[in-house]
Parts: sequence; C-alpha cells; structure tokens
Amino acid sequence: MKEKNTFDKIYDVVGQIPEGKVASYGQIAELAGNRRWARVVGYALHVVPDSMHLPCHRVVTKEGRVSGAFLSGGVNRQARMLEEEGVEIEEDRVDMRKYQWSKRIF
DNA sequence: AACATGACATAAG
DNA sequence: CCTTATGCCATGT
Repeated sequence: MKEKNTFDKIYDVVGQIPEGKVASYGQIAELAGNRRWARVVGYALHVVPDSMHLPCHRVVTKEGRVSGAFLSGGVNRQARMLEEEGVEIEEDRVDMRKYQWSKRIF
C-alpha cells in the first residue's frame, strides 16, 4: 500500500471545493498537510490531468485574484466561470470574505 | 546526481 | 505599491 503523495492530497482537496466557493493556494496547501506547499499546489494544477476534472477555476490566489497563466486568452475566461457558479467578481477579484471556501474567515 | 523552472505565501526592507 | 529572499514538491534537461 502506498500513501498518497503530496500531489494526490492536493488533488483531493481541490476536488472537495464546493460549487460557488473558491479556495486559495495556501488554503489548499494547508488542508493538504503543509501551508508551504502553496507553490506545489500551483505546479500540481499545472500538470493535473484532465481526467481529474478538478475545479481548478475555483482556485485563486490569496487576494482572490486569478493567476495570469491559467487559461490561454485571458483571465476573464475564468472569472466568467466563477460568476456562473454564483461567485461575484470585482476587478478580476473575488470577495474572499464571502466566497472563500473554508472555515477560516477573515 | 545537479540545476533550473513553475498556476504561491510569507517576511523583511 | 515594489523587490528580494526563503520554503516546498515534482518534472525536465
């Protein structure tokens, strides 16, 4: 039996993000085991296979800002998807106080 | 094995 | 607000 690797944990956490909510990289990293894995989370989502169908569009930076290298063509694409799920976007940013998925409320 | 790169977070200046 | 430095994992060369 093999224990889950860091990436698997990250994928697991990301897959648990409910609809209409968003999670920050640091948040996922913390839930996955260590908050310093924020960078690993970014890389994990970068190489994530489509088969996982992870809601990567619900993952944003701590500022509620969508990463620039996310989708080709522009960030607007992602903000659009979040709005469809009920997340309000303002200046390409999300109101973390209201939409961040987590117990940890600002 | 070593080095460089990457969708971040935090601390310090 | 910005830059610089450090931390972590996996991958590519």
